[in-house]
Amino acid sequence: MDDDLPGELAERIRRRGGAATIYDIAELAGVNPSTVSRALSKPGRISKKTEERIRLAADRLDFQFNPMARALPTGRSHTIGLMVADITNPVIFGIVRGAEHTAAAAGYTLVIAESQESGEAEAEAVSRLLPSVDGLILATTRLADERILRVAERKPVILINRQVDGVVGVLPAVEQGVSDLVAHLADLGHRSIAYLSGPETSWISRRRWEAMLDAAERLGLAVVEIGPHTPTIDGGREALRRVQASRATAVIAFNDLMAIGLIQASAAAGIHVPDELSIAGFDDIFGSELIVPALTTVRAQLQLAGERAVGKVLEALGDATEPVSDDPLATTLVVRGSTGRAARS
Amino acid sequence: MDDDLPGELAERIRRRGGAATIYDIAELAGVNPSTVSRALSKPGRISKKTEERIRLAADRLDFQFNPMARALPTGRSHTIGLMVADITNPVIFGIVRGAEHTAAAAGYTLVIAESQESGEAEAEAVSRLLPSVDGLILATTRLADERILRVAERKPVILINRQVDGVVGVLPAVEQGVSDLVAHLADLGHRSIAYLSGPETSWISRRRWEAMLDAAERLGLAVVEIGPHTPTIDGGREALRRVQASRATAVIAFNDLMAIGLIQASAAAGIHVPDELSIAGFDDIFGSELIVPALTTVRAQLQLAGERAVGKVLEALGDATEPVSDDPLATTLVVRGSTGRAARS
DNA sequence: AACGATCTGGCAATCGGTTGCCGAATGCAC
DNA sequence: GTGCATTCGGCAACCGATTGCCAGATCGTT
Repeated sequence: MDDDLPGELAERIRRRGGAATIYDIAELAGVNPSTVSRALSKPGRISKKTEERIRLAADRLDFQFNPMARALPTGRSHTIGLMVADITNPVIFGIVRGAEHTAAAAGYTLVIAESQESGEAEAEAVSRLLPSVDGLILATTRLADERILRVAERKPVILINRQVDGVVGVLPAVEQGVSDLVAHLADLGHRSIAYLSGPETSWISRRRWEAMLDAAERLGLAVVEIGPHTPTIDGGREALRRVQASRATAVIAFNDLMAIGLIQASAAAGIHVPDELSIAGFDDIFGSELIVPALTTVRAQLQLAGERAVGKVLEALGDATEPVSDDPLATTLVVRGSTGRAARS
Repeated sequence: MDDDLPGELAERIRRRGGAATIYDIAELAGVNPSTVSRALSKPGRISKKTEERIRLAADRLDFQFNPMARALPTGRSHTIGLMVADITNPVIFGIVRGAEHTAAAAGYTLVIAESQESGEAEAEAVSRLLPSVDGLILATTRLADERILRVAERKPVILINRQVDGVVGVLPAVEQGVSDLVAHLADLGHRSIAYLSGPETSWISRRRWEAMLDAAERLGLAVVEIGPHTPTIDGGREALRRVQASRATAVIAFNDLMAIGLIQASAAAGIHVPDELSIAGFDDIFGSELIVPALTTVRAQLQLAGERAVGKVLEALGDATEPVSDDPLATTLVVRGSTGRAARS
């Protein structure tokens, strides 16, 4: 900050903790505060000359808008909320990063909250968050449709990996990835496949299962659903007994964490993957290529999903620079070591 | 929300988007808005009876404070900022989770921003964030001391994994973990150890190196520092050549990500870990026990660090419930498969 | 030169809370 | 019943921006 300012002004700003206001600028530039406001946030509304003078004064004072003061009359906090089920789930990474960057680029702040996989905690977090955000992104939410709709009445809501009529969703092309994966397993000679489903309330888990049913029917395979499970490594570990009981030669887990858990449990039980059991997952998280055998998985474009979700919020707020695509996000089958030829059974 | 309200009131609230204000409550309860404000945020200031009546009215209207309106006169946004270098680094998980929960428990909202390991981006993010938060946590910041001090003049700043005189820091007991690790390697017969340092601006990297020097001196070992590197898997991969050139039989990497990269590069180069080269890291991130061989590492209490950091901010804001400990956070050596007996060289 | 259109900048109300100050009501002791 | 301290609740200013409205200045046109 410039140091030789009119003494009284400098003093006043210092007392206020170093933050200058448009009133300070107005005084320094010899104009009315409203003119400062216009010069700084309505480019062109004010004459070039005055605007320049105000800009200069603002710079001299290191001016930054007070976001709260700004939010009060406009009702816009320039903040977007992102609810996730579990921050420590690597799936979230990409979403968060994508969302954070597009938000920052548009001058918005991203607030992240965690529901810990609990519908109640999520509902509470949502209502805590709602008053202070302009829009809300629910990633893999556990909320009931009806609740989501109620929230969507008050503020723009965007869903990731969940479809609810009347609410905008950012969705992956589930069928494509699943049918690639099932075809891959069929090629390897598997005739009986188990699906380890995720939480009951997970829309995307059910969706994957339905896509699997379709694919299996087309290819004449037997499939069974085992579950529900918590979508964690432990959830996958605990599924081993029921997987064995099913006699399936290949398992598709709801996500990579569960697949990793199942691989670990299999190793512990002396079951060789993939010779005795093929295992695949979804998401291609960090860690999937580290584990041995490396995990065959269906990769989703998480970062892009985060970017789009924010883009959709901005669109709903009328603050978007360019239209955001509605196409489902392509998914890719990543074949690694955890799937192999079916054991003769 | 209660449905049979005085028509005019209901209408007004609906027009405003369903959010009730203290003025609505005041009208419904037949008191002055200031009384509502006191009843709801200064328990005891108002008579039991009136307070109860106001509470009831507030419930009927589903009242929630408008955080922006509240923040304006008080200057408190009830928001805490958390700057991290890289969201996709699993180290961050624990910190974020710990921070988010204690923040939420205290009625604060956590805002996360990413600097992408760049000092400039970080400086910009900090100044963007600063006006809207009550306090700031800088986790593994890349900012210069002097800049940190300038920020700390305006708002409470807490550092994680960094020490700057005059600024509160949450620090691990570096020496303990490092000396355990070095002793472990010495026990295995290693006489020459390399340290893969992290970014130049990383205080904690230098700190680990210094602790290593101490430990090595005590035990009469040879140590060399190789670096700096970007603290990522790729950073670790790229270090292999220089590691080999150093003829060290064991490597301590600045963090697990780099250690994992080095293990991968070694495998690709046909170097057997741990028989030909022992590798260890820091942090015990997700993935460290998945890789083969599983990584020997020094575990830090990240979640606790996040909790403490928020606790310290609350303390500085005079909003703490109980004092937060200042002890360094204990670190634990986790021995896994990536370290073994030194190869005869 | 007169006139209407467009620009520019000021005035003042407003967003939804908080809080210092004050007077009225209440409580208590005597 | 009086005196005094305390409790309770209202009034109004204030936080820092935004914005509708308006008047004066400036411009181009005929």
